[in-house]
Amino acid sequence: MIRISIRNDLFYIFANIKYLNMDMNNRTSCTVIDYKRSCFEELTEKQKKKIFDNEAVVKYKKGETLCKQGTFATHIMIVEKGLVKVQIEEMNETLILKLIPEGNIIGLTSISSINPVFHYSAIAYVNTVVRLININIFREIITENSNFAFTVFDILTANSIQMSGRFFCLTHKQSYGKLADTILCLADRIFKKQEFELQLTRKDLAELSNMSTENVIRMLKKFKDEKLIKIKGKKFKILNYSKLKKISELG
Amino acid sequence: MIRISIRNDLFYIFANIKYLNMDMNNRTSCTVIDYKRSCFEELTEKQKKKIFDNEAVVKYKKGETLCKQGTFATHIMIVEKGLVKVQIEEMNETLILKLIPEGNIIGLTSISSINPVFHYSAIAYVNTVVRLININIFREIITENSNFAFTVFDILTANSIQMSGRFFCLTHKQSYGKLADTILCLADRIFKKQEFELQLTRKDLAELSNMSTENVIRMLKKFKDEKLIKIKGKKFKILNYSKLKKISELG
DNA sequence: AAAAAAACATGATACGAATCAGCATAAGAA
DNA sequence: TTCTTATGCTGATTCGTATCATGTTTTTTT
Repeated sequence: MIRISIRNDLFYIFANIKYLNMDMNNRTSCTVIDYKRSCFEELTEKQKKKIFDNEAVVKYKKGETLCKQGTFATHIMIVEKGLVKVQIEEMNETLILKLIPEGNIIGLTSISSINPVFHYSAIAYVNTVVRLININIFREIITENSNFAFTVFDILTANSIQMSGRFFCLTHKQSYGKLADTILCLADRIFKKQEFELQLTRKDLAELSNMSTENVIRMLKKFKDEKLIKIKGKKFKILNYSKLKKISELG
Repeated sequence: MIRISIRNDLFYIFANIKYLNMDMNNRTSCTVIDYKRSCFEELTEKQKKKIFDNEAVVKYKKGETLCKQGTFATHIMIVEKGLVKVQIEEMNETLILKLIPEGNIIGLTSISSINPVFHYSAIAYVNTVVRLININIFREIITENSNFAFTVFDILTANSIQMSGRFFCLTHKQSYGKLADTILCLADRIFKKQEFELQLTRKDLAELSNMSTENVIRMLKKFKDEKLIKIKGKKFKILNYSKLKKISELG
């Protein structure tokens, strides 16, 4: 791991920064899956109807659990509205695997027939609306429609890429890099704006970046002092995107 | 994270150890995928022949690269003999995602038609024999045979579970726990023996456990002094499995 | 509106683990 | 064989960051 001391000078540029830039462009901001197409485009009208006739729409309040790790997975969940975190729970601790914004699917890793349990828990950050699709119907349609099966492969692949990217970030980057990464991810992939109202607490940010709450607070202050971001209450604004990106890339 | 000081007393038992034991049994030793069935059992004779007629068998020497992250994936690789590491390469650093022992598949995340590139590099730890299967034929058979498609789903799911387990270990455990984990994984899932000849250097072990080489050496010595393991040259022997497991579980 | 709880903030301290430096030993090449 | 390079090993030092203590502000509950 490259040790960087950005504590005193956030913008000390290393000799190899050009190389880093070249190499990193594709795997920063890695907490949200980068998959645009809907897998339902591939379905026939009949198949769409089959899903539509069997689905249920459920509302969850902030903080509620959508699914609990280890329970039987009877449904696939599609997040229609809201924001959800997916985490694994071990040893009385949690690790957030990814954030699920609107339009994304939860529970695809449970379509396996061998072991149809949820391998993670999902919890709503904000009030959230979810469509539930019966897992057996989902399986039937995969059997019927191989194009659909391939789009499901695509989603699983995208998930895997996203996860390995996040894995790399949290194991190989220091705290400044991890936090910068989290902020950029929120801006780029969740809110898709440089300015957004963040419903997450510092504790949530800490959990996301795998660091202590106190450290998040200290570093946010540093970012603020360096005029990289502006924070007012819950409102975040990114003032210097490129330098934030550079911090993320340097680690 | 629970802070544990096993430096002075490796077996200081915490009050909550029973709870931990309950919770952790399923996700230790998480560097190798836990999937027993072969996906090829589902194939018809004709499909088996189709694969057989188009496959190539290739030998790689220790240290050689089987596939390079970013290159186009034209084949799926099945490790017939040997041991391979799969890693992602970013920022001039690497992160080992998993080890591939005999009988396992490399490149399944590239069957997606959108982006048929390898998302990781694979490097042989020892001399290795690989069967190459044309990716288009693999896709054809998935289209033809939905049972086969589901077994591929199963493998992808198992991969995802393995990766999230490893992710948890490397982010939430301290060095003793990580190293104990690595050793247990090698014994349980690669060699399937308490005694084995390890072809990996201390540097390799460090890379696997995401820690410095010096630290690995220090901790191996500690494990040796505490009579948890015995090391003679390349020969490793686990003397006290349960305590090693306890260290892994405590973090 | 008052009380309680949660979130935010900051300084001091402790500790794990990386880094550095130096040397011994083993393995491979000339 | 000798030279060279990779690997193994150990102690001292530095650095990042978690933890603790304590107080303030904001939010939620009564």
